[in-house]
Amino acid sequence: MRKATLRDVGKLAKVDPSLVSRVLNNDPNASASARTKKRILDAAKKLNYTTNISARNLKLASTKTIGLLLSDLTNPTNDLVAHGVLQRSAELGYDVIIANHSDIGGDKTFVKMLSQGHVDGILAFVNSVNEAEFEELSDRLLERILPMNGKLTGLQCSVTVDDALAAEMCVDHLVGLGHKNMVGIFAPQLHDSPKRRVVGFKKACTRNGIEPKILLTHGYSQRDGYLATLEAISEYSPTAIFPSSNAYVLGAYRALYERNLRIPDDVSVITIHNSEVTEYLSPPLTNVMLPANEMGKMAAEKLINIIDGQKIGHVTVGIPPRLVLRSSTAQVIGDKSTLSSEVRVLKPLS
Amino acid sequence: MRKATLRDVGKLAKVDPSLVSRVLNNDPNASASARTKKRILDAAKKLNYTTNISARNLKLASTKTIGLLLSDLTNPTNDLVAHGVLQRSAELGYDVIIANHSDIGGDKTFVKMLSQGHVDGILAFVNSVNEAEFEELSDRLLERILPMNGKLTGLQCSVTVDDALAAEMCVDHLVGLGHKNMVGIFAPQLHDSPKRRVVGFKKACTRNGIEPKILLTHGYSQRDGYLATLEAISEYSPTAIFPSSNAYVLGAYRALYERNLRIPDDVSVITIHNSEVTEYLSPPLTNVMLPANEMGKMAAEKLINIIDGQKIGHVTVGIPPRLVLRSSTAQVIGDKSTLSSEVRVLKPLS
DNA sequence: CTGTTAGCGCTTTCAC
DNA sequence: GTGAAAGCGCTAACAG
Repeated sequence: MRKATLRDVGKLAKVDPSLVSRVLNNDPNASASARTKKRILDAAKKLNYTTNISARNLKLASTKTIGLLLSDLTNPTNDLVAHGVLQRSAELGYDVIIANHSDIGGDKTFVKMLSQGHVDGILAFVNSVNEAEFEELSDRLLERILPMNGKLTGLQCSVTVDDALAAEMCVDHLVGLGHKNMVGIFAPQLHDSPKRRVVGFKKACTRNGIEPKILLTHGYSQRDGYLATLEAISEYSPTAIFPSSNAYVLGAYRALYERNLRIPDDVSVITIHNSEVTEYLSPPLTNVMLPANEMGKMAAEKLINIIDGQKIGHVTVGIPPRLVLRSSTAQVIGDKSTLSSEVRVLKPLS
Repeated sequence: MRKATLRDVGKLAKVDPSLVSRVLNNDPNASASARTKKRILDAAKKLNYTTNISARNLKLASTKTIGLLLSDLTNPTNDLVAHGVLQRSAELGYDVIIANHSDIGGDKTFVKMLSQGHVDGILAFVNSVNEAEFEELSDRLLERILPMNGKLTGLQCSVTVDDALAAEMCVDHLVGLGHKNMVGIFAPQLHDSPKRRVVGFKKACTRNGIEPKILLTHGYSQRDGYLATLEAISEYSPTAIFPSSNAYVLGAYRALYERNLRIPDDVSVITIHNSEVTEYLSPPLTNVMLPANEMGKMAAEKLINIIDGQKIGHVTVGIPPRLVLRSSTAQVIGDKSTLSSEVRVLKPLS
């Protein structure tokens, strides 16, 4: 059976389709009498009516959906942000379409979607963006892209979190434990966010009178974290390493394990962003939590503001970074052998 | 500046909009002369024309996009499947919209999208489905839902991998290493897939003359794996555990670590599905690989077949499960103390 | 090879 | 409180 239309409902309820539309959309202007209203609602239910979204979108010239462009679906931090976006968007009556940039390759699917009117706007993680793709976009459309976690050249807005401060806090924590020989592992300096982490790292090192040892990876995967950690070990024999993203951490743990280095007895590890992974790693990972979820919420809200015609500048999420102390960092001890046979004292998870 | 329409392009190229449409869509029926064709193409480029997707969808009564319903974005196995779906769909000219079921809660967003004509069909991971949501769907629409990794009551089609055999292979591997005291950790028996894993586990245990020890979790998270492993240890003191999903594994490692049990020296661990996580865990995790990526590809293809009017039955992906040997399983040894101080011999990753 | 026409299903302005 | 009419931008059948 064909999908019911407004006309079908109108026919059954013996009213004009336009009235059905108004009633079903709770149009405040022209309200129907209680009786006809009921007739219409009944008819709609009976015919199992649902609006044809393409027709509505065409008419309204808007889709009430936004696109969320992520670099990697499995990344736990992305997931946190995505949840925030999904939640706030839903509250504001918007649907969200998620795309994984690595999948869509050179296809520019999202840019296409925006220019075709598939979505009203795009929320883009800066590290998942290839700025060249935006070139062909008109100014009107460019305005409808909101970068998350960094600025994008040519765009006047962004929603960011304080990466630099988080990196500083990581260093400070390590220094507080007596570490002087630490190496930071950072993503390629292609975007704003990894750059800011390096800036914070350097700043804190300098402030503490430590030489900043920095390793730049070639990518964003666990494997990159693994390789960098291996290099950090052989190059510097550090007492602490700072893989600056959740993705790198699993690789770092693996490299340390492979080299028979215990965490935190031999090497302390700390990272940025708190997630379920950091909680369930062995040992659980100390980190500086950034308000990822809130960034998602705020970004969704701001983008919808933009769609509604408002101007948004560069905003930073207000909630400050917070140290989440777990078991991957420890005091530097001269005589490590005393620790080797120590029994693990680990508070069970609640 | 307003988005250019076919009329605008037609006006500039001095032809009828309908001809523009035909040319831009490479309509095989009516082709234009080389000269007008060029005029049209030039005009389109000059005006930066892109089709209005809502108008096209309305006209064609189809959207060339499918919905992918996942339980959890961060789950590495889901990610494998998603990649397969994305890839094959793209090849066949379809876009994919991803939704995370836990986010959309009781909202039935996807069911809504299907009935509103937002998507032409849905690929649904069975464990992310609440069958009650489908009730209000007409038969015509129900046909356009293809369950992945299990059957759904009322639906005549599915794309599956051989979970039961994979579970059997896990047991067989363990038995081959001398294990007799193993416990399997399985998801709630609400859907086809976890049920089949239990079936395979039991079957292999029985075949090998072992009593099947089974723990059923209440959920699908790392935390559930953690709690179940803790229980497995205190209840059975097993020499091997089989957390039956990637998600459980991190929790299992954590529980073992917390109890000071070494992998694989004290307890062997094996799971189903191969992913980057299994590779980078410490120690790297032995598993039975299932063709998750292929399942995604096949599912996408089959769903598109369905959309095109074909009938699909219940199909299983042909590629057989395969044991991926890493370092989390070992021979059961009577005197464990000989192993304790052994140096780790671990081949570095290539 | 190209133009005319009609209509997909919806919303909204304007009448009554 | 309700109906009539127009049109969003596109495609496809038909005409010439």
